[in-house]
Amino acid sequence: MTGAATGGEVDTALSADAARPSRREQILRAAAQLFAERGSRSVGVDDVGAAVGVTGPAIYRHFASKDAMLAEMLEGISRRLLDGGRERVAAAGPDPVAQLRALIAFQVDFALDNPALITVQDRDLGSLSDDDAARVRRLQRRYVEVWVEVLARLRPQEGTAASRARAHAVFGLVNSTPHSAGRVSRPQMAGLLATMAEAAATA
Amino acid sequence: MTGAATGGEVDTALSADAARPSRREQILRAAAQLFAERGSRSVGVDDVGAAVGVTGPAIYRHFASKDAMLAEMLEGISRRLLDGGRERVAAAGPDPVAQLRALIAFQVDFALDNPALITVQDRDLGSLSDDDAARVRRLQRRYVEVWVEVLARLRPQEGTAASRARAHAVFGLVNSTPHSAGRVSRPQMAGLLATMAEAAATA
DNA sequence: GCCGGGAGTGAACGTCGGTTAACCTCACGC
DNA sequence: GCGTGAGGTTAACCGACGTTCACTCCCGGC
Repeated sequence: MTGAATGGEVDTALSADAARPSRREQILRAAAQLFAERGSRSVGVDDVGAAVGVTGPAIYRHFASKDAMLAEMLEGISRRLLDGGRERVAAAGPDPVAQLRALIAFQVDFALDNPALITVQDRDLGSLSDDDAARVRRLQRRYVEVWVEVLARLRPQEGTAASRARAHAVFGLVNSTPHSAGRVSRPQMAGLLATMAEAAATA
Repeated sequence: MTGAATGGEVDTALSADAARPSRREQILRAAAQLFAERGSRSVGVDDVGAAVGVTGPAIYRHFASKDAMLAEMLEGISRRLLDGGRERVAAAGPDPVAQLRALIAFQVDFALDNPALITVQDRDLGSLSDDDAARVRRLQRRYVEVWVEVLARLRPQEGTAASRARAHAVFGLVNSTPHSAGRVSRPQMAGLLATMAEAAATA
């Protein structure tokens, strides 16, 4: 009983290997969804288990603790952003305008594909242990630096502190997707966000 | 002992009557600060009490419950935004460009003055009871509508759904202040955010 | 000078949730 | 066939935290 075989699937595809996800990945995705909806502190281990069709303690076969689960999730997000950002910049050639457009397109796609991850990313960082949080923040900082370098080359007279603030503002703009969910078609939303982000970044 | 008289004061002035705040207001401000730093679920009643120099249960002389405290905080934020937004639009005259600039200036000031409130506002809404959350969301929606009306008048060919998404994106941009704290002077930050917001809103 | 109530304290209670322990059961490799 | 280990289950433990309670202290009005 408690039909473990036909677990309720999570609708939003998170990212990488979407085919035949391991239990670990199933749990991470379900947890991300729940954490985004209610906050990690308000989601019990039993809730996460139930979302993948097992009981709460079964989680501990796959993760050392609930915090370790959250840590792995946040570190994964940050790493994907950092790697993806670097990759897109490298592929865009030397023109900083092209690089900016590539970064914006990347961030917009990520935000539209993974609203749950976006939400968890900046809401639950504070629930991590000090060194887990430090590790995640280090990755985030490096991703921001990718943006800052491009932005600084685009407006050389502006200080890097201002460029950093500019980068954060663009993130805030693009990452607003969880707040305005649904009402606009995905391609239209992508276009709108990209247009606004580029205007803001170069204003 | 436990010198209750010389309580540690909260540095960030929140808003209204800043002179001789009542215990209630002291508690609300300290709680906002703590909630912003660690999330309302991770902050104990004892923490809030300690921040104003009393023990945990003393809170219940001023609030019915921890949830009631959070509800009053969030409702206050939403109301201040709604009232302030309407006021600024009315004072700006009939020109939609002037109205937009007034709204942006208002939101930028609020965000720079109250980063803690900005953070709590969208992180801890989910911790409210269903009808408290509904009440807050109703106020938020009305504030968004103020923006949507101005934006829609500015770009009549765009649908209201897109204008709503645009408004949320501008909020995200301006409300990024908690993430890029400090490194830039307040006036420079205000100018930067206003410029970016206007560019994004009219792009 | 009393006294009533607002404000605070420390102790106690109950619940909730993360974690652990003990036990079960298949699917295999030998 | 049989041990073994991965992956589950249920029950129990335990600490944290919101809330209540009985009591104290102090201050303003009569």
